[in-house]
Amino acid sequence: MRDFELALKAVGDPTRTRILKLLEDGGLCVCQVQAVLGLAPSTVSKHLTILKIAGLVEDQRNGKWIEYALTDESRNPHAKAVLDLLHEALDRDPAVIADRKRLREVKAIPLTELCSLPAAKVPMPAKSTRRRRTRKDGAHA
Amino acid sequence: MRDFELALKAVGDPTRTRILKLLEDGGLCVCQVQAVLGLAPSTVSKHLTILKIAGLVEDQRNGKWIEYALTDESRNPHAKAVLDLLHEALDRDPAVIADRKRLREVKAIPLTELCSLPAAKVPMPAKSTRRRRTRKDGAHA
DNA sequence: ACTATATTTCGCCATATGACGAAATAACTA
DNA sequence: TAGTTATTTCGTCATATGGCGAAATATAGT
Repeated sequence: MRDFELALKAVGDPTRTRILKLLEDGGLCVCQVQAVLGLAPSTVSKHLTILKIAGLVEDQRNGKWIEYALTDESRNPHAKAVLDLLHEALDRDPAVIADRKRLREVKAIPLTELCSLPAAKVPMPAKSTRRRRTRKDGAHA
Repeated sequence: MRDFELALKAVGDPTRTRILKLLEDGGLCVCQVQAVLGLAPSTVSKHLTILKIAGLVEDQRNGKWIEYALTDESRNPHAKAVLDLLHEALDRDPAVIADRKRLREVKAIPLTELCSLPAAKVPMPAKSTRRRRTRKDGAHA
């Protein structure tokens, strides 16, 4: 039951659905996914970890980058069925189509320069340089 | 995307998974589901509502009771695939097996007396008769 | 019309989830 | 060895979720 729950909760989130649909086209590293989705790296990493725990994706270090890909043989017996279901779905979904378009753009950028970009071609609203809260500041006095 | 998300979030919860597996054997009224799961009626009702909104079940009034059943033709285009996936899964799951056993017991009890029972054959730990918080007590002075 | 009862709605609580930024970690590169 | 950079972990926040009991609603049967 737990494995089933993990797999279904994993696909039940729209961001993770988008990630999985991106990966249908082949493995991607974290910064590529991040560039397409426009989310913080830590957020993307967490989603990928959840997908990995659910047995839907595998990771593999590839030099400086870590590539995530859909699992072929998963430890989770429900993974294949879930991925198959997803594979049949959402191909007409506007968000999925837009993500795929953006993925093509992102793939055109060499990995060596992709992550340096503010948010992969789409410039962000110029971050403040003021001091921000650090980990030690808060919580216990 | 929303319909997909709704359907997958709906099955992603173990309680709702259990309910759907119960319904594979035919429609049930709320108090029957409640008797099997041992949850508060309001909790069961909410889960059934979520399943209904997701397009996975339909309800139909049947005299004094409301019968819930798996949808045949759902407004949600993803419902069939999700129900099919579930239908292939979890038949060996201990919780599902236990629920089915309990369902047989529950079905043996006529509806007219089922809901009167403390918790359908399994007596509860004798509830206190002391006054409890009412809606008007709390919140705004 | 009144009563009984099956179900839903409401308000609350505890916990889970998804997002972020800062800091830590890990692996190349100079 | 030190520096750079891709990724993860940590701490925090706001919101979502799942549970309950009390009250409201709706139908059935007097």
